[in-house]
Amino acid sequence: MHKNPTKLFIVDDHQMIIEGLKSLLQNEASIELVGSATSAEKCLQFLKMNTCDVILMDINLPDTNGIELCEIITKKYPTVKVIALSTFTQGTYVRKMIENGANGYLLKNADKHEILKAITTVINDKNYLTLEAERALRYENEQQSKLPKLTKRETEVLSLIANGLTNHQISEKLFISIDTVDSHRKNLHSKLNVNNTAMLIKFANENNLI
Amino acid sequence: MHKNPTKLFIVDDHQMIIEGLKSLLQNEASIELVGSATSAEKCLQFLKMNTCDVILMDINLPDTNGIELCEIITKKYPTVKVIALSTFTQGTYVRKMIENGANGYLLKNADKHEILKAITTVINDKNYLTLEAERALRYENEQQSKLPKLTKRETEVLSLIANGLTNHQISEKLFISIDTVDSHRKNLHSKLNVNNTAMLIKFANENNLI
DNA sequence: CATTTTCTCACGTAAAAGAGTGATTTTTTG
DNA sequence: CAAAAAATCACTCTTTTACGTGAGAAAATG
Repeated sequence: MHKNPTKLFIVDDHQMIIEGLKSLLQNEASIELVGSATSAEKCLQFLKMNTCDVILMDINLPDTNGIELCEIITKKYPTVKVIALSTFTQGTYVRKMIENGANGYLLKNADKHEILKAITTVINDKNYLTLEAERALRYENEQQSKLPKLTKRETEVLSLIANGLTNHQISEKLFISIDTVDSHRKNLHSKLNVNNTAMLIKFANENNLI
Repeated sequence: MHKNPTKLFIVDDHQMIIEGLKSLLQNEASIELVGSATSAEKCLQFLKMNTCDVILMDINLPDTNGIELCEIITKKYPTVKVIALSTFTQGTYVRKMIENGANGYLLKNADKHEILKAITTVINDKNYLTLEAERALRYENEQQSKLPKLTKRETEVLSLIANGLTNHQISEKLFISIDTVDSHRKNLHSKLNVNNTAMLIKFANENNLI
């Protein structure tokens, strides 16, 4: 009983990470490292001529960012599995990568065992999220669902307020009356439970509403 | 003519980075890797019993952050050289590390050649900053010097404004009259060239004044 | 110690925001 | 298509900001 080794490709702009992964995985019979790249472009170039089963992909790349690259690859090469590789676990990142087709999410402090587990998991058409990523995702959803929902117009007005425009200026920009802007402002206040502009902006900043 | 190899220690919570560095430097006769740690505490533990010439140190550590660790080490073991290792080059980080005794600043995408150069430079009692770090530092200084200087009280008031307090509330908190608060506000407006609360907060946020 | 800066306070006017209430039109959605 | 949600506008009144000007006391600085 002998399986073909998994063809692995690495994209990371940090040479050290590539070296580290190589070193960690070089003695694994189940893994065949078919190449690596330090930019999105070089990665796409590789895929034009070659193939692989799994890509370990850094989120922060010099040219295109990982999220976009992930989208491109999973659309163009649906058989290729992508595992995101990142230093941090911000819920937004995790969510965006998953939304754009990533099948796994690893932290850069992952050990050999976890990397192998992630690879075998995605090869078997399942998703692998490292514990922290899962937590971050859950936490983000919880927070998000606690936040009151702002309408399109409210978000628009909020953003203009945060940029320092007065109700008058906003009304001119959006071609609506000052009273309408004031209404949106009042609704924002009551939805977000604040009672002046400073608190409004503070809340918006803290919750990435703008 | 035979020099003793430089004793190198690595602190980074990312196993991959440690592996990568090991792999990159293992064939260098001039470098002797005497150990590695994935946390500040383990690093300090090592130094109690052992010694080294140079530490490659990640800025983002799980327990203590790199900036503090750097301060501790350079005070306690003045002969040890510290080279900061980071993913990004924000001027503030670079400045803080240097202020706290670091002798070098490398990015994680540094290649073998640059790492060796950094090590030999700090061994010879000089500082090594990677190009991007130097640029970031210079840029930060430029920006900083362009910023108008706020007084203690102004900064204090600004912070309270940004937290949503009204002039009345601020006056009570600081035991000064509303008119005084208003004066500070006016001065802030003219110094920062804004004319309402929202713009004030926006400017303060963008320039890390609060 | 003299000068400058910072911090303090006051008064007045105009502009903007905050708050309440109510109502019509448009858009979304089940 | 009917109900719900979102967007629109109007009017009033109070509070808070914005802005100008002036000025004395305290603290920092050379």
